[in-house]
Amino acid sequence: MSMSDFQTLSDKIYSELTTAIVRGELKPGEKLAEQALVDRYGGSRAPIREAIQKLEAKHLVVRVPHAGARVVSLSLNELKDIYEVRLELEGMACRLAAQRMTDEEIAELKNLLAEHEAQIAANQGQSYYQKAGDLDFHYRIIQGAKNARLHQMLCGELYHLVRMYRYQTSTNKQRPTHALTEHHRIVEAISQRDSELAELLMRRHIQTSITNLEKLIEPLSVGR
Amino acid sequence: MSMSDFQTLSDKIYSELTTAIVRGELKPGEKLAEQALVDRYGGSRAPIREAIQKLEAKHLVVRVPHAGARVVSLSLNELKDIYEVRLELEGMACRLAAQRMTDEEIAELKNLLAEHEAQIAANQGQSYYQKAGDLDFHYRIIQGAKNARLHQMLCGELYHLVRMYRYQTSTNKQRPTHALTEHHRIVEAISQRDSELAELLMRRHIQTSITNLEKLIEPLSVGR
DNA sequence: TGAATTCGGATTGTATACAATTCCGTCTTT
DNA sequence: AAAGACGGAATTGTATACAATCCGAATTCA
Repeated sequence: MSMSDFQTLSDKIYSELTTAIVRGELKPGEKLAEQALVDRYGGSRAPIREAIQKLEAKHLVVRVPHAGARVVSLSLNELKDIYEVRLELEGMACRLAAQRMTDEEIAELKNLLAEHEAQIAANQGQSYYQKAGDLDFHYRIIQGAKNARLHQMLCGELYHLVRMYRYQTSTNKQRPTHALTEHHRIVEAISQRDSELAELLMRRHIQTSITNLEKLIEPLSVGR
Repeated sequence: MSMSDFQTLSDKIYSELTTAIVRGELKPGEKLAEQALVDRYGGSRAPIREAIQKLEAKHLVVRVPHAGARVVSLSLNELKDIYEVRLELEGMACRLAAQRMTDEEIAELKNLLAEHEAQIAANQGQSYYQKAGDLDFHYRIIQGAKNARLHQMLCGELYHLVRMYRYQTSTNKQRPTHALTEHHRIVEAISQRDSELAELLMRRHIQTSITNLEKLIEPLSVGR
């Protein structure tokens, strides 16, 4: 019995739709017509509707009664709001991680950084792996905070949105190595159990990505 | 045309179920059988299922495939996690509110406090109104932060859970007046645009409610 | 006696059918 | 020609029917 047999059909469709949205195959503002999704993904309208509701719960689509669902389209201000919250929550996560991660977890985190270093040295310029790695890095710190609700909010409610807009804005090429040194400093602070410093460094790290994002997005939304 | 005509049936059922859960008419761990809900609230299973999914999105019920939905039952640790996050986010909200609220909004906030004062003076001991008022106070500050996502997280994801467990743990009688003085100090800091102080006072205020909650809950879960 | 099993009812997941609302093109009117 | 009313097709919301899965009590076997 394969693993996917445990999933229900609506879960599978939800999963497929999620990746489609994050990859930009379904673009922001695009309509999700139920019948069209039935034709594309199979099944009937019932599981499709459930999948759409799950997407709504994750804030990936917006549903309006009798009018249907559309892929969420964030304004610059909404994106700023998200990053403002993320700044606070990931700072908190990093502070807690410095207090609560086990020594083993910290050791694994260091290994992860070493791997990233090797990857960047190998294929410099290829930023995709770094992006995934960056998410992985942040993910582990969030886990290290050992607060289930915090984990859920960051990884469940904000994660996909961040991923979505990251995927579509190509990062510049210097950023990975720069981010890596920031990661190193953060891990060092965690390793020394200096929670205040760890929080401060993480906040700066995210603040940097915010200004980076603004540089990329601002010119795009000039015409509006 | 009345306001409720704009709602869909599943929205109405969702609304009714929400209040039932918050009031404790549906107790933590209790099963939500679809057919039973159809008999009780009318309609058919389709809108009932949608309502249940909305409850799941708000973390008020937990659904497991093929097994059904149950009212969420939080362990002490999970409740601590929630308050830990709430501490951070409401502190943030208060800081931002001190920076972003308009003078009019601050004036209204002061009026609100005056009303609460009058209410407490009138029926001292009646803590219910204070509880509602307390939520109202917090709600306005969250709105004053002018961050839609923050508002959504606090009011959409955590609010109901907090309400639910507040409703069921009867507050002690001194608390309202004590809380009110804390509220006053917070508003004063906001009024002076001292965002750091405002954040600190709000964090203390919530910290107090956490320790209060622990006193009430801890003895209940001794047996486990 | 007790633990595993099996079988039937009950419950959830999915498919289909029907009702209500919206959306869009057309027409009318000024 | 532009703005608004009208009507039908398309889409969503709801109801019902069917399939798959789970739960529990009776049963069997060690």
